[in-house]
Amino acid sequence: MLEEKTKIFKALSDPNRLRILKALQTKVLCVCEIRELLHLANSTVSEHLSILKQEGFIIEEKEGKWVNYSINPRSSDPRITSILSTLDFWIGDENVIIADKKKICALDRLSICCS
Amino acid sequence: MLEEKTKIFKALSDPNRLRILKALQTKVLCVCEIRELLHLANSTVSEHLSILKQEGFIIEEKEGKWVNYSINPRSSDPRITSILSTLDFWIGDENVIIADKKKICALDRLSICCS
DNA sequence: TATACATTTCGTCTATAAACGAAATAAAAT
DNA sequence: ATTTTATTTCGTTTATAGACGAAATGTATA
Repeated sequence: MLEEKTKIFKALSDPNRLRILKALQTKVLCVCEIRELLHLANSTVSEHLSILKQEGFIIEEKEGKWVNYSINPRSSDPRITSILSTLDFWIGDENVIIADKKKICALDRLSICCS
Repeated sequence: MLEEKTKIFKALSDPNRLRILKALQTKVLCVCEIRELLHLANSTVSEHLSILKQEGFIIEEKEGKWVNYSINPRSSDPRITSILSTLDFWIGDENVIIADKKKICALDRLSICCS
């Protein structure tokens, strides 16, 4: 269905989701780390992640009370792998993305969550 | 702005607009021909075309009382040219798109509009 | 077992998007 | 000049999207 294909573009048509994708290309992150980066509510982040996961861009893996989100390394859809490998072409030059990259390295789930 | 980049994806996240793009890769079309193909109101088609034009995917050229819409052959944004040259990769295998292609050849603005 | 905490789900609100018809605009033809 | 016709703009309606907080869920730890 054509509707299905448009969902891929729809998933990419939100700035916060693009920031999440780029962030995950730098580091595996949990919900609260992404919340800290984007300054959104936990529930909002969770819903964005749910959309990205549903379209096959990312995967999740439980680690104790945390849920680790990471880029899907092995998508069956060539469209997904294509987008993921060319994300920099699309948004790599954006200031927000560059700024995010610096912040991500300093993110630490222990200092964010357990305080 | 990242918002600007997401607009490109947003423009692509509607099935009717994808159909329009593919249709224009086959043939230069006017509003009423596209209306006939998609079974939408003239005003709806016009608004879709406006979005695609604003993002640089298509251009318009007046020809008497008609407005001819066609693929932008010379976009300054490499993202746009990339999408346009890989549209088949994204949606070329869709049944609707294949069916459209056949119909487009039979479209004739004179028999559609002036009757 | 009870508590603490990360995450998800749900209900709600607000904003945006897609569709339409009617009215306005633009350009030929009579 | 008036009429016809293609297109655009505008106002309205309905549906979807993004955001939030509160409540529910799941998991580790005290």
